[in-house]
Amino acid sequence: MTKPFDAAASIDKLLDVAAGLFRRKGFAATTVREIANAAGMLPGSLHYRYASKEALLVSLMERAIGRLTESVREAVASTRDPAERLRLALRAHLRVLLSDDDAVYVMLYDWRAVSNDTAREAIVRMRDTYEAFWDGLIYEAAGSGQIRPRIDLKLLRLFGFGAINWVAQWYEDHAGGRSPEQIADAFWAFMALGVFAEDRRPADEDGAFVALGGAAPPLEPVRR
Amino acid sequence: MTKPFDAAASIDKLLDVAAGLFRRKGFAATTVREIANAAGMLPGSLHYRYASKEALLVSLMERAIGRLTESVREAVASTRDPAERLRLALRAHLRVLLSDDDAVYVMLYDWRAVSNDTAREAIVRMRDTYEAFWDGLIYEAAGSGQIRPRIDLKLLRLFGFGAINWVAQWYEDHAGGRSPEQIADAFWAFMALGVFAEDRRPADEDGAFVALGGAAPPLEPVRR
DNA sequence: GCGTAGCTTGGTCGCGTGACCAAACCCTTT
DNA sequence: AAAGGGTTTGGTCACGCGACCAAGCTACGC
Repeated sequence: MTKPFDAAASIDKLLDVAAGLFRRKGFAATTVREIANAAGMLPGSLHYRYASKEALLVSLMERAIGRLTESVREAVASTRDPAERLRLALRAHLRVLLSDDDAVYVMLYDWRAVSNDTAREAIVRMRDTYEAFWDGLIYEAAGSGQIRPRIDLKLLRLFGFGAINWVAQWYEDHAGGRSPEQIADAFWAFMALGVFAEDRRPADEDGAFVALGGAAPPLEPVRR
Repeated sequence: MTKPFDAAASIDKLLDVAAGLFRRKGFAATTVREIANAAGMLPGSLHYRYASKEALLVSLMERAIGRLTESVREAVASTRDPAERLRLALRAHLRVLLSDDDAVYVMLYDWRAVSNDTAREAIVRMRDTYEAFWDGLIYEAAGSGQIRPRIDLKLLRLFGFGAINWVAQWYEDHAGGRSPEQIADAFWAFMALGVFAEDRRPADEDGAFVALGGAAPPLEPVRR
């Protein structure tokens, strides 16, 4: 029996290089030979660890969600202020997304590649749990009165995820030296205060909000 | 010589079904046989129109950018108010993204698949032009004083694109009967006014904006 | 220092792929 | 009615893919 440390490290290396290749070329366009080669092993050795290329992908995605969840939970634990918890969660999510580990990127964008139904459902369930955690954070902020009434909280999460997850598309080219934290904070400020100039806002802001197209839906309770 | 109308229609059909397949399965995982079959022709006939699968993809993406550009330009022409132009542009972009035509989706998300450098650069150039047009719209709104001073306009565009382009990921499952226009307007309202409750905002909002992480960069001039 | 579980080696196998083409087949123009 | 270009047909071809495995090789526990 080889040292367990080595085995774990070797699996980690494998997932790391696979994530990098999947991100750069896409899952379908990456061959197992490439992955094995980049990880410094022969294809047969890869096969020994993962029965199929797709099994490796699933493993990769599970790791991605695990790291996201862990990182966000940890970030959020340091305060009880709902708005601050949201801001810290945003930072943590973006930090993991933009880290050296490409697994989160792959999970977000190479999504359709998982053809096995069981595996797919397992990942969807993990994603749902993660998103429900976010809904909980948002719902708490709304419940404590920090969010404008009649805001559609589900839309808020979806827009937030979109803006933040999209950062991975442009960060390398357009970050301009900004850290993930700075970008998260900037988005936070945009979303929290809005970008309209003060003297151009409609006077009655709630009415104006609806007039501008703001959603006024029934507040669905959020499971946590 | 066959009627030109038929030829054009046949190309359109081809691009349509290819876009659908690329969106559902990804470019690399879709075979030319599948595309040809779905378009009601034999692989050889497809080859007659496009020398390679990638040439078809490039054609698809060019059409996507063309439709986006056309739609947004048209939408914006109806008013001179910069803020309103932005809102209408947002609507138009989202409308095309969520339309039956999957080409825009493919362009946004199956991006890495174009390996040919020349073709890739051509598409990048078209994308840049489109984004520069958006920067122009945003810059005008800022210039007319409708946007809070010291907002990083480039970040604003990037966040906006992220939130809106991400809608394609969830629209089918979570739209809840909302039209693309309603969703665009909701995002517009979020971004314009912010989601913080009035009585929870910091008093001096510009100072608070920076304190909350809002960017305060030099305003780069935007080419149009 | 032996046994054996854990892992690697160096290959094979059959399949589906993208690309390609010569011949047949229209349909329009003359 | 003949010509001829645009288009389709039905097939071929070489290649690289994912999967797989029997045999060999450690190195650790005993």
